[in-house]
Amino acid sequence: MKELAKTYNPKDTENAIYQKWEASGFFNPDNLEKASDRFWNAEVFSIAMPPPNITAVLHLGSALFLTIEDIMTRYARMSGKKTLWLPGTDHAAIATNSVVERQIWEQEKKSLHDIGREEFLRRVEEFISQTRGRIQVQIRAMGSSCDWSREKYTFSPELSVAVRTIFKKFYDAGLIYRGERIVNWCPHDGTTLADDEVEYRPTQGQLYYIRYHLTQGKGVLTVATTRPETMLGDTALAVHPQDPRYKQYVGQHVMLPIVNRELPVVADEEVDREFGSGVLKVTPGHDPHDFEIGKRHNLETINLFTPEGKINEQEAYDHGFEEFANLTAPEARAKIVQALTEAGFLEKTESLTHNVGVCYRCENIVEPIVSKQWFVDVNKKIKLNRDKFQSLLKLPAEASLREIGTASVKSGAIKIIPERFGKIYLQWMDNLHDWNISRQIWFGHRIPVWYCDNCGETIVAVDAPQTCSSCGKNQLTQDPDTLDTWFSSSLWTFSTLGWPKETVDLMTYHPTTILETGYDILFFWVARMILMTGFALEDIPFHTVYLHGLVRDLKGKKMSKSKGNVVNPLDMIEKYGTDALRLSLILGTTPGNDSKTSETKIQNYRNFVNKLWNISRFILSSSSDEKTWPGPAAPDPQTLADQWILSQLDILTAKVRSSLDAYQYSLAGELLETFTWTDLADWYVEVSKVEKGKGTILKYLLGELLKLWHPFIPFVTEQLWSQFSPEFLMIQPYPQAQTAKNTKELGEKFLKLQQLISGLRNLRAEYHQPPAPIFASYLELLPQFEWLKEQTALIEKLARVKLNLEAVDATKKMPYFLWENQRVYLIMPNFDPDKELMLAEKELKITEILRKKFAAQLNKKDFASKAPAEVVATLQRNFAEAEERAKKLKTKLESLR
RNA sequence: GGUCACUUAGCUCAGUUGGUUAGAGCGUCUGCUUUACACGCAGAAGGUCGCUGGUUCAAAUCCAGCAGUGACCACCA
Repeated sequence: MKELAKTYNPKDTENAIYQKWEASGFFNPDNLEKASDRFWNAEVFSIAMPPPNITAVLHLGSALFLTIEDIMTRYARMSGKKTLWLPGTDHAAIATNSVVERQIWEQEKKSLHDIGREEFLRRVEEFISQTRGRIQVQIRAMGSSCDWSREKYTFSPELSVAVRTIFKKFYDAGLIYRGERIVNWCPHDGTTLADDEVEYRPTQGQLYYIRYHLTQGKGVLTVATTRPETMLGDTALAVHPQDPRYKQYVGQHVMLPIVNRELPVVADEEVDREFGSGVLKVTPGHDPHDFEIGKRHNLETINLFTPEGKINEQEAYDHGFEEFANLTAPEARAKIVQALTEAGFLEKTESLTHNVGVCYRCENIVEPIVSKQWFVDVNKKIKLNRDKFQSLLKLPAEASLREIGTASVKSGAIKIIPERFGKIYLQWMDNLHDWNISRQIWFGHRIPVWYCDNCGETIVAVDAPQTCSSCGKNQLTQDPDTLDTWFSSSLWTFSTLGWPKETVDLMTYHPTTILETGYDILFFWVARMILMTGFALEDIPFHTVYLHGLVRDLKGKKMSKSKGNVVNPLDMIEKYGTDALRLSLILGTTPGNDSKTSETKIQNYRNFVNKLWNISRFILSSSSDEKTWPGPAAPDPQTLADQWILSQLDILTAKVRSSLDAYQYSLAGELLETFTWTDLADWYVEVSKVEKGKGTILKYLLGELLKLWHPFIPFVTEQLWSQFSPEFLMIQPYPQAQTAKNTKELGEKFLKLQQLISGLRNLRAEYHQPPAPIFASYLELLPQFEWLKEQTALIEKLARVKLNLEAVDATKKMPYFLWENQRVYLIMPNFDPDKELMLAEKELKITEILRKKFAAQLNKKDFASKAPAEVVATLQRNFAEAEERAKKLKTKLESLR
């Protein structure tokens, strides 16, 4: 066996270990059966990895999800489940599109139109071929035990078939339609966005009050607006039907200032009487509400802006505002405001903070425009064919996508962790509108719809048709739009398993066991997966959703390059090792809550990993016997310490398992950390230096501990395990707690021993004695502490005393402390009565507070009768002890004064 | 406006059905080349659990109100 280095150096081992794991084939569940028969007919565990963007670089958020999912996966695998963690990447249509577009602009000063669609897509492929693989390397660096043989990519030919297939299925069921709607338009990215892809930012703006004069008579209606330029597209004014101020004007007409176009005044419930003047200018082409009002009152829609965000020239000529043609919105606004002011139409302005919608990707202001787009209808009822699904979700024979989405969670079929996100999910489902799925960017899944140039027929097909199904001509043009990225990623749990083919994988691993992802994409992704799977398979995509929080910096800020607060996980791996990084992301965090991290935290866990390394180094080098693992059965304990540590391990095993089963990874890690550092290293390893012949027990403890730790810190544990076993740690059975053990009494005895040793150490430290000298100590042996006799050697060595289990002549003044209400003397030079006095007073103060507290509680009315007997008994005992202790401390004080 | 969180030691956070003296790590202070580890060892200090009420024999924990912080959703003419 090689000597282990004094400090653990992750760089020397991590890559090699990962390669061994990968070569072993055990990431692939098909191979597990060959490794051990305990995987035969085993329960299945599957996770679909949330696919990172193909262009992505690993950040702490991805490091976090990779760690959590790897813990889940490794724990399941070691527990004997047939475990699949399926990795992959997302083509990230908009993100990739804009990265490449920007690159081309920066390098060649060419726009998309300069280079054309085909050439652009070629460039995207070229770009991806360069970046592809980078993210895979980084996923490996995190130690992720995912099955690379099943790796998928949302834009691969197979997954594209799944996308087109489901599009057609939706279309045939009448759930996908094309319609003219008001949609969110990002002039920067040149595409529409789904409602939840628009973010709202509070913005300081002006509220302009504009006068509209009646065409008949003398009245004036004043309208308040933040977007005066949109008045060019006004086709009516609206008031609330019950508003007494304006009732009389309904049905009359006003003159649109500057443009001089006649507009009707209509009554509509939608108008908020409280806002501004209570009169609303209706611009159906530029506001979702106005669009609806326009439909209700048959108003004309003026398409005010071009896709580039400029005033539409054609509409300007058609509707009499050609002087504004081709101006951008801000230019138009300035010109309008000036014209209004000069002509006396502007009554006043007020400043106002309002929310402005911006694109979630590029943060540019989103313009609502009217456009012909593809939508998924979320409210149309479809017939459900699978009884099992219907009864699982407690749904009637017909249900809409929205109802499926709601029922999936409400019925308990899908469990969301933490629970509070279930409510948020349901609220979102309640507000769900039809989903705009068409995008005007070039990179992405092309909408599988063709139009016949001859007869205008619309053909929806999985594979490109050669001829028109209606007229038979072969002049067909495909719809130019592409699909929303989330459309393809919402198929992820089943498209990755071979759907639409009925594969063995699909039957084996779907529905997946758990979906682990960030709460920030609950709507974008999780909700849509539920809708898509509900329709396509009439099934749920997963049984459980585990949501993690965002990783922030120490000040709680989101990490971003511009803020300069980014912690790069690859740098951290380089400096401290993957295991340390993993621990820093898991410990001290809870599901669904944001966590803060810092380099110091990672450094601390590097220290811990090194501690584990050194414990192992001690264990493996201190025993001269064979460096083999003694096997899974616990060795027989010889001493109190043996009994104690073995029972502690047992308790630990049970708690770690139950924590992992409850997704409490932080708790499990903390339990392991305390056991490793405090119980094992600080106590038992020290004990083993006194009580010899513990080689077998130590190795057993180490072996079990490495197994328990493995899902958290796979590299260092595998490396250490390889020191005494030729097998892989990653497929060892996860430890089971032995049940029938009388652990409580053992625990208490050893705890008393620890208190005695700590008491001695404490007294010594209070007297500022160097740790080296050995002092005599006296403790009268009472019958109930007979067992102390056997522990003398331990006490003497660990507290550095010569222990005399006999009474001492107490007439001489010497330092003592109370242990189990017994005096324990420590004979040190320089007895200091003042110091003793101070120590005793301090302790008495604490004891008195306790004593009074216990007494008060005991004397409370109804306590004895209402509290459980056990609680009462414990309290009585504690009170008696505190009283006794206080009495003894008082005696001590008197003797010192 | 609606919903949901959070507020515990100087800092970062645990605290799982209410029950002995509220925990951990870092940081701070004291002392240590104790032969696995200074990425270490021993010891110590530090908290009226945001505030005010209520329920209960018993509240950090349950309820109500208030204050502060944050998130999400809707609206924002």
